[in-house]
Amino acid sequence: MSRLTPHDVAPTSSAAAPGTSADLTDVWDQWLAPLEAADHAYVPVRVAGVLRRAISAGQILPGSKLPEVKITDRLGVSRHTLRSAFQMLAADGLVDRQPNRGVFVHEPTGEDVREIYRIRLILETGAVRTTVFPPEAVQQLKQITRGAERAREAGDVPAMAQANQAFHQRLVAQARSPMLDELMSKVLARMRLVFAGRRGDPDFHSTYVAGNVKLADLLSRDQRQEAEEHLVNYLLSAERDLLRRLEN
Amino acid sequence: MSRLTPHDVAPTSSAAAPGTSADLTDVWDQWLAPLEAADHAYVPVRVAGVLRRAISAGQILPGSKLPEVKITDRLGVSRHTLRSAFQMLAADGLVDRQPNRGVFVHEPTGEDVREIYRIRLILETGAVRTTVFPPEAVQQLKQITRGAERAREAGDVPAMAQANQAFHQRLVAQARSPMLDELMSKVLARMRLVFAGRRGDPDFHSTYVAGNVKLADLLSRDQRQEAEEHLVNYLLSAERDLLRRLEN
DNA sequence: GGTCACACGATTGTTCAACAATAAGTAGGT
DNA sequence: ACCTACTTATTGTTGAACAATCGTGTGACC
Repeated sequence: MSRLTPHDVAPTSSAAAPGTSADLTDVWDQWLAPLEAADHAYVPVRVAGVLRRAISAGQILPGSKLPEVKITDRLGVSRHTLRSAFQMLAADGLVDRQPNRGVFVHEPTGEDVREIYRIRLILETGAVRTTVFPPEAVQQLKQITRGAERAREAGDVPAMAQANQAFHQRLVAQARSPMLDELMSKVLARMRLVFAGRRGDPDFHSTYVAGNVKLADLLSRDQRQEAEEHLVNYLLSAERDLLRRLEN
Repeated sequence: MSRLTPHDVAPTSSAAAPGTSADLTDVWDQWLAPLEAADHAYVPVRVAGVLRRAISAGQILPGSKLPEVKITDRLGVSRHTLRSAFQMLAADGLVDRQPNRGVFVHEPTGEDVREIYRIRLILETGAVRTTVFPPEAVQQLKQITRGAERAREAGDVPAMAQANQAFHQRLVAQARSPMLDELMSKVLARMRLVFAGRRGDPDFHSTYVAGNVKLADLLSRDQRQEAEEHLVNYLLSAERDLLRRLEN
């Protein structure tokens, strides 16, 4: 205790500082509650989960810096544990590590969006073309679309977005490859990053519920060729639409 | 400079260690030399590189355990740094982390091979179908195949394998997606893991040099449909061949 | 002799404390 | 206003310590 480290005085100073980052601190306290001794899973995994949720929910906006000491104080973990969690988030592409500068929430660009749809085009059409969809798989897809339609009627935008992502994740899962599933998760996480912070947007997802329904319908009839064409148009128009929204 | 980093004294200590398991230690010492103060890159990245090379070269066989203290002694880094490197290798799928047990070099299974070719089928045909191959891209592909042919004539199996992987990596790169490039690297790394330790094998790769040449030729004439069909057959027969070799 | 329980030892997971190295901010001089 | 040097804050890395867990060997008991 001989050395007076900066974070020993940080809480008081942040509380004393009125305008600079008081509101920000409150938000962080809200979402970055100290870890409960829940399960015996690795602490870094839990920490990464907390941060992942906070980021995907748009509570920590793209471009924000994630200071080590602040978060370790909030979460009650050591810096090493947090750095391990950062490494996982960086591998997911949710976060960018700048040498000797720190970790920042990734700011998606227009090129990111274009890459996302290039990947999705290859992955999803690949899954449709190279695999057969057994009845139970089609059932799962239709179940998801039913949930999406309920969410649309209820005006529950987050639930609609979630169902939409689940639908396309399930589509890729048909390729039966954990590595592809992982990549698709990564892509969809980056997708959520694009939506983060612009939730006042008119519901982007409602347009595509019908597209998913039609796709599931084509797959249920095993009209693979038509399903693939429909999927291509679906993805291309979604990309166009999204890019147009980002520009203005 | 002024600081006496651990790897400055590591050589003497590692040489002084007599060795409970002499043969094993010797092999490790050969490949896991203490880090030189090469560039200013992150130490964990360098450590991961050393281990990656040792594993891909087949010097550390699949299934081997990677004990923390032994490797930290050899490399002259702290346990934290090594664990960070382990995390990178685990993200690459080169290594499996067993909770409270340790880190082991991944042992590829037959299912791994099947997954690899499912992924390659989707990725490579996707790249061929969704992108155009400009003359310079075709030139690069042909240049790689020329190197492969030279390696085949010289009987240089590792060079042939390397050229083969470079060819298909280049193919995927045409999709212009860093994330897909990363996945392909991961897939090819796992591929090298399959070959690791069985280098007495008759040259598996020579069969496919001709296949690559033909594929590049079809692409240079922009015969996309034929190129795709050729690629599908190429991958399916490679998978069949490889699985047959693994069984006996 | 076989089997179960328990204790011991080795290894991994996590924290704390310290220091080096780089980046950012600030004061001072011109 | 601009450049420079100093100060400060933050990141990168190490070391030591301890808790938690796994594996193993040993001994009691049947």
